[in-house]
Amino acid sequence: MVTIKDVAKHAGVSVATVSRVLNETGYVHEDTRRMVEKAIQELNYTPNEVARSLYKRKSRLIGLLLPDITNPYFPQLARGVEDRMQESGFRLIFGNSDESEQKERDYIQTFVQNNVVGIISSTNFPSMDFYRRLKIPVVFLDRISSDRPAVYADGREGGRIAAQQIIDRGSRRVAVLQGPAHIRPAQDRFQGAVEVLQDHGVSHEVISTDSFALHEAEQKAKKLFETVPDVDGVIASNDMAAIAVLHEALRLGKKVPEDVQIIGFDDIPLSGLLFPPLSTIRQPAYDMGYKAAELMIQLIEEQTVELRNIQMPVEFIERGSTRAKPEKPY
Amino acid sequence: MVTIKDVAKHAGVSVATVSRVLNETGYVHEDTRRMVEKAIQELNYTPNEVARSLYKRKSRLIGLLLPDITNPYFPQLARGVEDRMQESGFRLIFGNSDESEQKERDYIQTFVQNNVVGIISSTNFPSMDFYRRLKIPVVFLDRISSDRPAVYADGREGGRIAAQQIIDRGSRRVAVLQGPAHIRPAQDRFQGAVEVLQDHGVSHEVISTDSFALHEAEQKAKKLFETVPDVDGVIASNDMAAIAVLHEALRLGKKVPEDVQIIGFDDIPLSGLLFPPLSTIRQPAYDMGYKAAELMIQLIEEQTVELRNIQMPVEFIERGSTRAKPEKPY
DNA sequence: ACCTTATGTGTAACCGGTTACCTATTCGAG
DNA sequence: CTCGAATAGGTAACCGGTTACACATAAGGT
Repeated sequence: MVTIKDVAKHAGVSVATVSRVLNETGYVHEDTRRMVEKAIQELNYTPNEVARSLYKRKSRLIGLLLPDITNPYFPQLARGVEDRMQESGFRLIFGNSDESEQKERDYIQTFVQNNVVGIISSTNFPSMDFYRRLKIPVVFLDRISSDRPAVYADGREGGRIAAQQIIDRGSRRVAVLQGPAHIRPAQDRFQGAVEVLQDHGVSHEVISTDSFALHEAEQKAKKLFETVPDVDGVIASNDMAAIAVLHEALRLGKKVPEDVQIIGFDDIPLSGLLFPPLSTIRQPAYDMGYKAAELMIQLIEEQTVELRNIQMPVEFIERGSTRAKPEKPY
Repeated sequence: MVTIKDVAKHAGVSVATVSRVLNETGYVHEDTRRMVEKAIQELNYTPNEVARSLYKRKSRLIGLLLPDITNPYFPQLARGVEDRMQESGFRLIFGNSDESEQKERDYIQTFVQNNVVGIISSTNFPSMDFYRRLKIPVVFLDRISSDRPAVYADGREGGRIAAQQIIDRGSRRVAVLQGPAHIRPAQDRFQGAVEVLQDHGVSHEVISTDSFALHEAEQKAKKLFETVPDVDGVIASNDMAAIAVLHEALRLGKKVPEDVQIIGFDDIPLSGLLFPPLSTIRQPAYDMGYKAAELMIQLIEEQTVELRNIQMPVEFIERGSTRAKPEKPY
């Protein structure tokens, strides 16, 4: 391995001078600088980040913790985070928490042991001690917390829109899938939807889930049509659940959207490719990740951050799993 | 930050002794060990991985490079890798290469600068200098190389099976989507399919792609039905492409599988939830990631590795986008 | 000409661990 | 009782960078 000493020797200067050239700090004579740069070139030297990190007590690494990258919503968040971090030369240590407190704890610990400069997390436990104790910046992503800055979508508004749309488009016997109780945005969506349904006096059934896992969604979809066979509108807790419901509806020979309308949440990339394509409440996942990374970078560079809680707008994406909106409301 | 010195002082021993306790090396008296452990507990000390990594010239980090985590096939690979690494206490530095040589180069460089002990990569450039030069273990995932160990699925066999199935189930005017030319497994699939089609004298059209990106797939799907309006069987280069084709077929009012059969490749988690659910050639993505991680760990621990190239089996998953196999072949 | 300030560079301490080396004590074998 | 091996634990060098500090010289002001 080529070290700064090798470069120094090769260029006939001290390590301090090489370091000054590398970091563009202090005074270095133009000629010296050139010699050092030549030596760096010739030896193909790249500084060891570990040594640097040890002295500075700061790396160029960011910890990213997501529940499960296998769930198609999260890769987009991850990608947004990565792209922004990449722009500023930060790298990610990545982990799946599986919503397990122990796994999160372990990951956070190794993040810290590796001198990460910040942690971006979609945790279900934002108030846990291991977050509270952290002395580095933390940004919660797709989660809400009063303790720390966060980036999330307006779940309640999303729920409201979904309910309003499904009512406007004629559903009168609505089922609402309620996402995991411990995930705040999932509850916001649910509440938003129920609010509007109640306001309009539309009857609604609630099917609860305690996980966003796919097999769980398939199971709940079956249960839904058993419990409420005459359901004519479904507000799902996310697109995966919506897809499961759509699939089950078609399997049962129901017509979508004629017999039953379905609205998802998230707008994962494949939603538009289903048949019928899924109407859904879009969360700007990529942008959320990107924004979270941006916020993190500000925090790291200790610029005073104006906005510490960023709520992103949601929008209704009209596709084929909902009916056309009548000119005159029902 | 609590350091080993603090622990040593608190326990009334030297740092060497603390280190011995931590690493279970050398002789430490039972009583002393207990005192040190108590001190560690009380101070809530965790060793700094950076310092450790500097001295040992090895971290507990693995670099993972994938083309694009947003493509639903890759999260499964990633998850497999992560789960296995997690079991052995390794962490991942993760990057998306976007199939860009420059990005790969940059990532590999920072991986090395951070003393990663190994790199797992789904690269399109396995023979590039920056891989050749590496003195740490490299495992190629979902890629083939004669330079380095690799884990991949049997693409040629997959292609053969797909063609055989689509012929057996009655397609006579088949279109084959050819994946990106520079991705070896994509070409293997293609060749396998073409081989069998030719053997059976079945006419086939080829539509080429140079990327696995979704919008590209949508475009090619449109092109396919323009070029070959009477196509009655499509062998897609992956499930994303298959989904795009399926979507376009349905949009054009064709019946699947009655008018046109479609076979995908990969078996991404959502394929089974489409309508009709997608028949596809399954690659065991999660297992491939897991195996690659396993291979990497063996390489790191310098166990002599018997198998350096692991080819995983593929299988036909019969679902709704292909017709029933007739008792008597056509 | 003299003092101050700016420029340029080297020496060595430091970051937080690991480990080679040294010393001291205990123990069992002969 | 003696001696080598096993046990126990401390001191300091080392990993590869960064930077405080010291020192030397050049440039500018009065």
